Amino acid sequence: MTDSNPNASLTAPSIPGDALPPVEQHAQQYAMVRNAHETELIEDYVELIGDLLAHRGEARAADIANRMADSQATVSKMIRRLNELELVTSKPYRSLFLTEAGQKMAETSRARHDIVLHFLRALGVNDATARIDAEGMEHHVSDETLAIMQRFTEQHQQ
Amino acid sequence: MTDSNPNASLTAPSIPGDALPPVEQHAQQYAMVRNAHETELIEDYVELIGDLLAHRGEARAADIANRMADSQATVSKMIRRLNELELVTSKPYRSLFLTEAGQKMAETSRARHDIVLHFLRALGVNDATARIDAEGMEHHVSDETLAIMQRFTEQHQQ
DNA sequence: CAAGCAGTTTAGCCTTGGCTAACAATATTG
DNA sequence: CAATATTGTTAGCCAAGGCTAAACTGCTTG
Repeated sequence: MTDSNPNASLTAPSIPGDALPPVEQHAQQYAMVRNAHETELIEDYVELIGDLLAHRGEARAADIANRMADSQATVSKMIRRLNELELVTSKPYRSLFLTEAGQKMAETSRARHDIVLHFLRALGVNDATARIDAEGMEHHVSDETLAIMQRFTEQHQQ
Repeated sequence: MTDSNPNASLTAPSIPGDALPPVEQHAQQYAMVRNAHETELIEDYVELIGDLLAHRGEARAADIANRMADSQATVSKMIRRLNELELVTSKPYRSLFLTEAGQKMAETSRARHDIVLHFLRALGVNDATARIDAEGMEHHVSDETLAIMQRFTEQHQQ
């Protein structure tokens, strides 16, 4: 029904992690990843818009296009989506702004991103690499792991 | 041209990571993530097929569908793609097998996955969470970070 | 104040990765 | 060995996330 050989686990080695996890758990892992992917892009946009607003005072589509290395058309389309999701407000040909919900998301994303980045640096990863890895990892780190990373970073100073 | 305010970095705080990175670097970060996304699914499939072969002796489409929580149609389509990419060989209604290239990819993926998983456990993350996080993170961890994670895990017993 | 350029949007196309429903092949079992 | 259950494939749909090309806006400046 589910697996071809339901008894295979009887011969599995004792070290956990080397055997296949139970089907339900395994399926859940993949589901979580797929789920993260759906929100990833949105979060990256919102986070970047927040950063641009904080550091530059405004967030223009062209800046986003440059920083994301996306075409302006792609950015424009995404902004429409963010609008529909009520994460940003935008008037045509004007800077973007974050809604209440957008600001919240930006802060959360930024905080998570920073924890991961600082953690990687504390581990000894060099800055450029840490930035790239953090960008990819941030959406896949659970709150539990995040808390542990933060504690680790604090204990390993700067 | 690129950014609205080229002088903003002059007022940036001294802690690296709190300012916006230079546009080129920033763009590269996102490019790396997008790139990883393209191969992620493929790698997950190949890795799972390798695991099924190793632990069960065969890899049937139905097993994959169960473990991935994908429909059989989706799995069937993916298998066609893996075939085109010459990562697996398949005869209809028979178990899948990995090609040379497929085996290589499966091993690399599996090794990476294990390093991340063991690292998270060594950090103190509980098993179920570590598995979920590892599944999402594995595709975004550079070789440099991977090496550091491995060293860390070794130094922390087990 | 007209021209031109930078910025933005729209239209229309493509691929990927999902799905359901219908059909086909193989396995199991009464 | 026929009937049924399981497994796999195909067809056809959809949304997301890319792109280029073309049209439009608005700012700057000669």
